[in-house]
Amino acid sequence: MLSAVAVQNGSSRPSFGRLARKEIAVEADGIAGAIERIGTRKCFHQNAEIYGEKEGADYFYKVVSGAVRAYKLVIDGRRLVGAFHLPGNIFGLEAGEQHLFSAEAVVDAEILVVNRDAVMSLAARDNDVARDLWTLTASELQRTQSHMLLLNKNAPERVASFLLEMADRNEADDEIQLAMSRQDVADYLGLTSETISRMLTRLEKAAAITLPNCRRIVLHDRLVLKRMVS
Amino acid sequence: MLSAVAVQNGSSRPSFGRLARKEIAVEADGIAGAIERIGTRKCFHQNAEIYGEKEGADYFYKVVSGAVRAYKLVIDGRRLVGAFHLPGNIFGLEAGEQHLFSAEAVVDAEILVVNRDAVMSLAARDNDVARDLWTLTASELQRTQSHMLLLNKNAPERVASFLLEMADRNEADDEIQLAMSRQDVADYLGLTSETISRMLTRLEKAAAITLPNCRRIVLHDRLVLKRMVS
DNA sequence: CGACCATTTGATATGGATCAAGCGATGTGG
DNA sequence: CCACATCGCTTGATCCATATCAAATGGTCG
Repeated sequence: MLSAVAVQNGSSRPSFGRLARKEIAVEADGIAGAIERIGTRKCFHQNAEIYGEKEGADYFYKVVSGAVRAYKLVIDGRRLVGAFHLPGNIFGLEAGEQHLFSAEAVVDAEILVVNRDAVMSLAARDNDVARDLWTLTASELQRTQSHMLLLNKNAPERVASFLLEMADRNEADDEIQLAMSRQDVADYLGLTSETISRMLTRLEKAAAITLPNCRRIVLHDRLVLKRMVS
Repeated sequence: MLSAVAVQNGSSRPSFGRLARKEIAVEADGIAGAIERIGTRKCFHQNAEIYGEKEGADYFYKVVSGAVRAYKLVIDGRRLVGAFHLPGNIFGLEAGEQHLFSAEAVVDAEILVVNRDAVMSLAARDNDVARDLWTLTASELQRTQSHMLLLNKNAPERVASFLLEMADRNEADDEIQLAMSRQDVADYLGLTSETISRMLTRLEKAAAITLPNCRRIVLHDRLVLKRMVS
């Protein structure tokens, strides 16, 4: 069951755990296999648009390298980043007929792109693909629900959650290399970049983390962080 | 395509529109049909638990009458209501192997309950069911994403959004009969019940709505509300 | 009618936004 | 290689939206 999620998790057991997604791409059947076989590799420069909201949702995507942000702008200039997609992640399933969010490369990125109709007709013939389609979407739904919970927390909790999420998704457990700017993080957490800065320095003073430089964060006391996320 | 969503929408065209879900249950194939055929009807009293978080997700559900809240408690007593499910709505798809949210009856409710495995094995044989499974989940994902956007807005915007959502989901267009308390609404919008009250009276003073009683709201000026949601 | 609980309204407190200035890294031209 | 410009990040001061605390009102059920 759930082979595509297994692919994303790099394990044979499915896991719908909160933010537990170690993104290790391996060869497999189901959607992941289909994308590898029939998808085409495309490069996007930093800040290049992958798709815009209101655009037809005609493709599925898989991050090969780099990072992607899914975001939505509101008229008055605010921006909400709904998700960051990292290597191994499949995205674009969230859409109905139109995208609700736009997607941009956070840094230069390689993306596998696959035609939606091709996958859909594959799903009509292949149960594994159909199940993966559902599984991946359900998984994305759980991620979104978790993020919704996060937006109900206070600033220290949000930042701590973010660090733990990023640490989980990174290979090196306690060393985080951020692809994104403070502003990206702020828009992901529904805070301002100033508040992100303040919370990080507060955590550094509490000896929970160190900041070798602003894109690199080392976790020292996960317990403190875990207590904060309550 | 998308027959289950069509069922929920009560129209033959699929709609992934933001919060546009008129819940009219009609006889149909796909998941909705399956639930009607093989599901069992159960009654839940006000505030009765339908399922708890951490519980195994062994069933899908469809609201026949009444209303359901999907919520999550945090240790310190805070509660986030992630969704309200109204008559015609199918829920419980959001889960992986475990529920992330709990579900309770907001008022006395009749619910159709169907075994998950039964639906899954049906989906393995019937493409329509498999597609519905995906479509409904994708639809729930979009609803959750919209709600995530809402949690990034300010109080007046959130309340206005809520009123427009409820008006859309109600039959009588401009007359809303709320099943839930102020506290339920507050926890849905990430605000306090006092703030909900204040925003409603503010809207009443602005002649955008009237409040015949506290569970009944009449919309007079949707334009004002729509401007507020920005 | 009276008790109870939900809702509204009022007064005050506070967390995070905003505005503003300083700092540090990165890159460019002299 | 260094001076300087630029841009993102950090830090500080103040403000404001919403939470919190508290009291008044209203609606429901015995």
